[in-house]
Amino acid sequence: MELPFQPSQCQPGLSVDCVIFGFHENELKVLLLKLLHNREWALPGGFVMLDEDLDRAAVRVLRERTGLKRIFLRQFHAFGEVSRNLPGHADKLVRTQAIHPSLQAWFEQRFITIGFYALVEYSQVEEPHPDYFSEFCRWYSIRELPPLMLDHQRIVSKALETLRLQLKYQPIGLNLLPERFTMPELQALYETLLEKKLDRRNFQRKMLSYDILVKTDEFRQGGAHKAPVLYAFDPDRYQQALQHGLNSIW
Amino acid sequence: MELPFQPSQCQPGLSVDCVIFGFHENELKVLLLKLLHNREWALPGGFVMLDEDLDRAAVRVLRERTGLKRIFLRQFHAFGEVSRNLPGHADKLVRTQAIHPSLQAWFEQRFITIGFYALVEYSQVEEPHPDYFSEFCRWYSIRELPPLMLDHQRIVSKALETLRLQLKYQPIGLNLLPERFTMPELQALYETLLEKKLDRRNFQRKMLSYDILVKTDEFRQGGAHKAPVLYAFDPDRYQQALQHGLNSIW
DNA sequence: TTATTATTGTGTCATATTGACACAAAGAAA
DNA sequence: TTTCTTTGTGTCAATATGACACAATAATAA
Repeated sequence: MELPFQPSQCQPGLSVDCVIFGFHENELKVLLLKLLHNREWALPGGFVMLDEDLDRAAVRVLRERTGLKRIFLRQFHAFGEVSRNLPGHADKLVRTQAIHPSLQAWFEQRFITIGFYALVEYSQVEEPHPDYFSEFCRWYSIRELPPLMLDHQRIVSKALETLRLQLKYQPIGLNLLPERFTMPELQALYETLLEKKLDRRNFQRKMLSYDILVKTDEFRQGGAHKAPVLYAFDPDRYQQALQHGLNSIW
Repeated sequence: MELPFQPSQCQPGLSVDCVIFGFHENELKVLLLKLLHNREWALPGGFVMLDEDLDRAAVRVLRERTGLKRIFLRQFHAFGEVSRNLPGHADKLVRTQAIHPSLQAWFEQRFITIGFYALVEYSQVEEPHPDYFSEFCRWYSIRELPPLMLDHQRIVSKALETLRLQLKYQPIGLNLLPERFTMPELQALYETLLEKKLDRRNFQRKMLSYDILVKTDEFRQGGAHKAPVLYAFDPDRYQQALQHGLNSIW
């Protein structure tokens, strides 16, 4: 198989890893790649070309490894502990034929990785290309992750922590929900992330007061009960709220 | 002069830069280093040893270049645009005798830098050691920065943006104010960071309601008017507030 | 010694926001 | 038509906020 990248053209000792969050059936999910020749899973990640901006590298890597396009990735942390580079890791990759022996030296480097995260609508992920390192992609509930490679578990945890902190003062839901959604659906997203129940009526009042939602004249049909109104985000007001926050101490 | 570092023992293409904020005379200041043989100034920064954790590298670099110890540095962004590495920069460093010619190759690399920031009490900075690259340290008001090296201006801006955003939902002031401080002093810090005036009485009410302050039985003597009470932060409660935020949407 | 002046400590009040809750309307199934 | 469950809307008390007044205090000037 063709080598997936040229070590000589990549920034040494630097990688990017993407934590892609999706929301489905009232559960927060993460997109993972199944490694070849190995029972472990990994975040979609890769390397940075020498002539490539860091943020662009993350976008490219995500596209190459999962098929996801036009995703707004947000940088959240640089992971740089020496201990995250397990001795013997590169050797194991070669022994299990996960990588070509010519890449062993590359993988023996000490790596710093920059974590990015994104929120995407669950259905937006097409059938992903299996690439050089992975068999397939799969969504996993954040509650039941499979064994992850190296410190990827910690990267997911840190991303989730950042997301939850962000939720406290910024709007959320655009990119994570379908274009049109109901108030109960939006509430379910908040309840999942916050891990607590919210009062339906107070939630609606407060959410509407932020003035980032547009009420449509359509309803979600087909449910077993009263058809709820569909809402959409007002993109401009949503962006404004992202900039300035939803509430402020002073 | 002895070489300040061994390129062969450093992580290639990676640096750390520290934005150290101080507060004095109702102004927010940043600690800068005056470069030798160059009219430009720089953030205290440096390189990461191959066997050194990223966060520890930032602490060491800050200590080596400014004498600051026991500073809590917080990572805030990775700067990874290709354009931040100006072509000809390394050459200029050699020509102006800022660095030894043997280091030219090292400085010609494309660098990604990890930005850290800290809030320190102004008086805590001892007379700094002039090191291999710099003549001396100086505090500069955030409003009147001198010409900065490369993209250090942008790094300062991003740090300030992060700090202001943080102010909206987290406590601030520990490490930035003396151990004991008055309510007007704390308010001045907030007013400087927010760039707006606050009502004295409402500020006090709200600040006390967070329950992170301890009122002492001492007063700030020597002022021209009524001696204000000295407060201190309750370290435990302060840390708790950092974890959970001061106010929350839900 | 006393008055002046600027600043600090403490409060009040009207208004806005929040949390807890009730009830009617709508859709599907019995 | 009745029943069940969910959605839409509203009320009300408790709490938080913004705007403001007044007394106490410390240095200085008269």
